[in-house]
Amino acid sequence: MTSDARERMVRSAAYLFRERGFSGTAFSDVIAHSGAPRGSIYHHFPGGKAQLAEEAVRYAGEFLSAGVRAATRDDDPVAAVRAFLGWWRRVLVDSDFKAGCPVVAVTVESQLSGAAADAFGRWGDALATGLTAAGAAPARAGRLATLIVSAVEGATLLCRANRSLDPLDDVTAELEDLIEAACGTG
Amino acid sequence: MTSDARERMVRSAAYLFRERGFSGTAFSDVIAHSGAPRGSIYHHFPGGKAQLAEEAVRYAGEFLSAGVRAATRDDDPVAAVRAFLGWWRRVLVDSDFKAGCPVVAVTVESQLSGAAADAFGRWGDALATGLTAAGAAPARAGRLATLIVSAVEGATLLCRANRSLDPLDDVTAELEDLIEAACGTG
DNA sequence: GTCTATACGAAGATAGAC
DNA sequence: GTCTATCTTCGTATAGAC
Repeated sequence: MTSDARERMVRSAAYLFRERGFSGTAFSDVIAHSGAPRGSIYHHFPGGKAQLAEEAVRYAGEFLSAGVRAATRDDDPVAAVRAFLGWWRRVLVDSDFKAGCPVVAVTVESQLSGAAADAFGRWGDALATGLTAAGAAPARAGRLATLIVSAVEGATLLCRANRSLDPLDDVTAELEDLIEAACGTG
Repeated sequence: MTSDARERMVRSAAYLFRERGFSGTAFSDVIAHSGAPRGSIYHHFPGGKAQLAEEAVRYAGEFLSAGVRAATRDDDPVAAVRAFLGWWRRVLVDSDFKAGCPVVAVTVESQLSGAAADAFGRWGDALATGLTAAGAAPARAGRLATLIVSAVEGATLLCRANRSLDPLDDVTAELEDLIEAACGTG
């Protein structure tokens, strides 16, 4: 399978962007990490680095929204949110606070806003769906989902700066209370 | 005054980082934007680009926390928060959604976590002080301040990606309700 | 303190063979 | 599809004169 190498490159790009950022990740890094053949970069990605970044963002958007949907439970409004927060907690801990969100890296450094907006939107939609199913009013669920995505992305940045999980813990505590109140649960 | 050029370079770096990121901003860009003399870069910043970035982050941290303190009113718990959010709203609108937070840019791209943690900490402390003065319990005020900083930083990213103020508006609405409840106000 | 010139090292992208 | 070699651009940093 030759397009296997292609997919590995996309995944490696997403992985490396988290720690080194967009400009800080060279093609050679992606090649080294993915084990993909060097000569086929522009065969698979004629649009160059921008195309690779766009697909990495799309991959991250799809991957995490699928995770949120899988963790959604009608009877537990915070289950999906906890899964979402738990994912970021793991990224931080596993990387010793060196890695963050690849979508954020691309948003800050490049002008690929379309792909980033799509990824953020997918996460928000997945969370909002879960909150609505748990009893929140649809409009409120949308606002809460935006708050959750925003707060988690921001807290991840604070955690990296502080080399500590404290900011994410604080945010988690506040968000869970807020969500339970919005879903009419005790 | 010769150290005037130095300060202009720091401010220009902070300004340019918001839009182009850390790696995307070259010394030549800082020179062009600040009008500072080219030959004095390493005279003023012997530590090179890393030192310039560190001082730019420090400058941003000091600048915004001073703004929050100035806007703090004992009788209005959301006044300082509104000022903080309003600052970011203005950055987004004035730049046509191309600019964000310089501290975030440095956090994502470089390893200057100390300076970034200090900046985030100053903002949080300034906000927490205002919330405490307005009636929130100290421990709660700290958690809320962390949530506010996180959510605003994240929302700014979402706004840039979406080229829209909607995420920040959603976050603002949720945060103001939460703050008023925490301060025992109606 | 400020200048010019340059060394040095990436990194993205392309060309053409296999 | 994949390889190697190379072009080109750019940016940090240094050296040394004024």
